[in-house]
Amino acid sequence: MNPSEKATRTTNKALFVKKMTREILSGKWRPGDKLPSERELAAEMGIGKTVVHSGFEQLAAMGLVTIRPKSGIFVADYMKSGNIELLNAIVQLSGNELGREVVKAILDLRLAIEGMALRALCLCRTEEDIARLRAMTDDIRKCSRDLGEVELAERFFIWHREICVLSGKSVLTLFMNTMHDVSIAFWINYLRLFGLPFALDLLDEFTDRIEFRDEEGAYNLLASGIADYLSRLEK
Amino acid sequence: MNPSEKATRTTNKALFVKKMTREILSGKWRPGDKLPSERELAAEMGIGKTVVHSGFEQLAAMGLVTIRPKSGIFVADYMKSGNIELLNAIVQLSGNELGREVVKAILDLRLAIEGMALRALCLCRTEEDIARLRAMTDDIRKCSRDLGEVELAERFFIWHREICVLSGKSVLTLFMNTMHDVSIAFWINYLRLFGLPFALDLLDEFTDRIEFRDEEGAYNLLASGIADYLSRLEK
DNA sequence: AAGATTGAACTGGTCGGACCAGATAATGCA
DNA sequence: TGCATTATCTGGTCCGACCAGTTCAATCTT
Repeated sequence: MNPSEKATRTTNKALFVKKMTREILSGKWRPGDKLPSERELAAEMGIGKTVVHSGFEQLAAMGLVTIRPKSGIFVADYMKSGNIELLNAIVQLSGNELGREVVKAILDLRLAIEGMALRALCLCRTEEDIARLRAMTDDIRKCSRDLGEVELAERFFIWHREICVLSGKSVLTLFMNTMHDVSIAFWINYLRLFGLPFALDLLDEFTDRIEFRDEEGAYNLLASGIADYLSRLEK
Repeated sequence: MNPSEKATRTTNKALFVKKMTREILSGKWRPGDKLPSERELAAEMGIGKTVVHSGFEQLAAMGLVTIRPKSGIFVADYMKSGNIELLNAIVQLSGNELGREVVKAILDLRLAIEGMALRALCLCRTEEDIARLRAMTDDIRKCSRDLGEVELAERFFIWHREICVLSGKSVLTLFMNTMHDVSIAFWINYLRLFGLPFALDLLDEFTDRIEFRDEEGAYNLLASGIADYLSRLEK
């Protein structure tokens, strides 16, 4: 077996969560509906009640269901109670494809978050910070041939997350991580649309403006990059 | 027993998660460290291995630890891998008290998110939307005497979340929910500082500006409200 | 002696059965 | 008919066992 292949066999819990997520989002169960008991579902799928219980905890964490102890598990009004974990689940289910409205809202948020970090980093950046960013860019450039689409997207995510890390605004880093899955979907599409060389040059451009402490320039680069992506999507 | 007391006995899992979170954040275990096995910890605390396993899943979900199946559980570099769930945990551990820098970052994000929803709602609001907001405000006003500090904070959170819901930008609602715990901590402090009457009047003011489709006015009201809170914190 | 192989020990993941206690619905008594 | 009791169902917890990768040291081969 190719060593790059992950040996992580998908667990029963992951399968259950995916199945329930799909069924709820597809409308098989509607908000307010009472779901079958953990025992029933476990028997039905031929898995342990422990796994089902654990799976429902995860579904409740993302706001898809509401657990009423000793009473039952109900489909939540997830458009009201859901959180970003739910969005990540939706992205994965829909195969990294999203509606334009959703993409726009997500990118607006990213602009708000990363823009804040970018401005802060321009003010506090050290020589080591610049060297680190350049090293990361070069690293992507070098091994770009060996990386798959998803792994490449992951590298770009990490690069931009590093902006938050280096800025010292740890809360922003937490937010970037929260949007991890969504971001990966974005970068995959971005790289398809604009190509790797263009994206890499953009990283250099970012680094330059940070090095020159060009606060407005760096922010505008991010804003225009996002705007370009959105206008490209419309075509 | 007083009926207002919740009968939800804290579970062993919650205790374990809290204990481990505290130990990791306090530095007893450092990023990269391998933690004792699930069996060891279960025996040590006198609880089931299932509970420990479930607890670690929760800790992994918030990015505090990394689970390497069949190998071990390691403390993650949580300042890099942690997400908002971690921030919620930190808020709860520190008893709804946070550093000013963290508060500022969170409020900047809230301004970005809710501001976006506010502008959108000003454009698309219906008569029913306005009536709903006023009804919610009146409801808080009416039963404010019967509500505890936390329940009151929850009402204010829901009111502001309704801005996102009515705006039709469902992604923004998901983000608001993601910040639920943090927001509750904010509202508790806000109500202590400014008092309930002032906060309620502000809700009316918001509704007015939305009704008159005063986009800039509504946004500025939010921005200045946040700025006032921050300057009040400095004293 | 150095490298490759094997195997035992340990790891997280799963399972099913068991019990608890609260919630709920069905039942029986008045 | 109305209320109190009971039986049943629910999620929450726990145990002990087993599975299947991982790890690393003892072993064997060259």
